[in-house]
Amino acid sequence: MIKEEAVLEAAYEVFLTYGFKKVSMQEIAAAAGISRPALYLRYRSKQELFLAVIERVLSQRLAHVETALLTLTSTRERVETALDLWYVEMFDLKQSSKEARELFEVGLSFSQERLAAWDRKFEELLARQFINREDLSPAEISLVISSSVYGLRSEADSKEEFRRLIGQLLDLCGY
Amino acid sequence: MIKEEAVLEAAYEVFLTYGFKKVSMQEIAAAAGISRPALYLRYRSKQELFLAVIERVLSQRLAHVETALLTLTSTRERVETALDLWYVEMFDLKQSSKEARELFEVGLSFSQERLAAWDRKFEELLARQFINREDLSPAEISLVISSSVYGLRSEADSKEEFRRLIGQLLDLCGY
DNA sequence: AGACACATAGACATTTCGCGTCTACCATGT
DNA sequence: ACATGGTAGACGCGAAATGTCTATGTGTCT
Repeated sequence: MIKEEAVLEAAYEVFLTYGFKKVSMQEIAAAAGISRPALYLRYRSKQELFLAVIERVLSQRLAHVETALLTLTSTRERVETALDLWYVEMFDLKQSSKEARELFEVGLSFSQERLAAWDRKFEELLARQFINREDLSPAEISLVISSSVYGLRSEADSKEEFRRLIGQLLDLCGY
Repeated sequence: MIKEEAVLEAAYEVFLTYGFKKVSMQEIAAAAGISRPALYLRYRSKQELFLAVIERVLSQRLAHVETALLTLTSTRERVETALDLWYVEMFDLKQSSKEARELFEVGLSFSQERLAAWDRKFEELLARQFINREDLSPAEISLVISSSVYGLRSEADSKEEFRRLIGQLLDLCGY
């Protein structure tokens, strides 16, 4: 039996190349080395398959952030790296091509709730990087920082600019 | 009025990115900055537009070969360069991506005659690189060399291999 | 001003294409 | 022998694309 992973990986490649609309289930099935009906045995619709692909990507990315932080010592480094890997690289991908933009758009239209859940998971990870303070809990700090960064994104028009703004925010917060 | 060139250039970009089937006339019109009905004022069908794009590419490439030969002195250099620019680079493009392969395929299915005409034009150019011999005319030499190279293509599985085989053919012919 | 060329937006019929479902059949291994 | 999980292929339906048409707008030329 063909691995679940292989199907999602194949679908990911194809979606990333052509976007969502231009890709047919037949194409994905062929790329995964299975038949189209077999694809429907695993995912009930193109939409569900797409969401599974997205979630796999986000899950991998979150894991990647987690391991990347293991080697870092200072809070500033860890927070900056986490924000960079999660928000800046995401921003960069979205800016990269017309197809990528379509993917984000379609993903949001399908289930912004399921995608927002990954942002919350990231916030939990980020919260674990902060130590307790008397005025604010780590969760509260994480929420404020994340929301601010989310806002900074619309101000920046390049990856570098975005990164610089995040740095300034952390300076401002004393990290 | 929008330039003919601009439309073909825009269409070329889009076709090269996505292939033939995945691209709609609406998309090409948008890329060219005109409306879809206006596109039909210039080309009666998607097929005709596609052929116009192909022919423009081939025409430009043939011109490119011609100017490239101006700086070269020896027959060997000129012949090798001509074959390289025409056949090897074409071969390389065809090998490069799934979309490129589709373009060649679709082009041939639409009008192999019109495309073959460009090969003949190339053969004429190639013939002009040879000097008269007592046994064979330049045109005959050109035809033999071109046909042989066409055959070598199916033997080669890489650009470099193809180029090496062409070199050996020319060695064999005493050029 | 009027004629003309060339564009637009938008609607149209027709065809093609893709989704999602179904049936029948085949291989595998327990 | 039979369940499992695949294949090929056909189906209806809705969406989308092609190619065509009309009505309209706009700049240029005489």
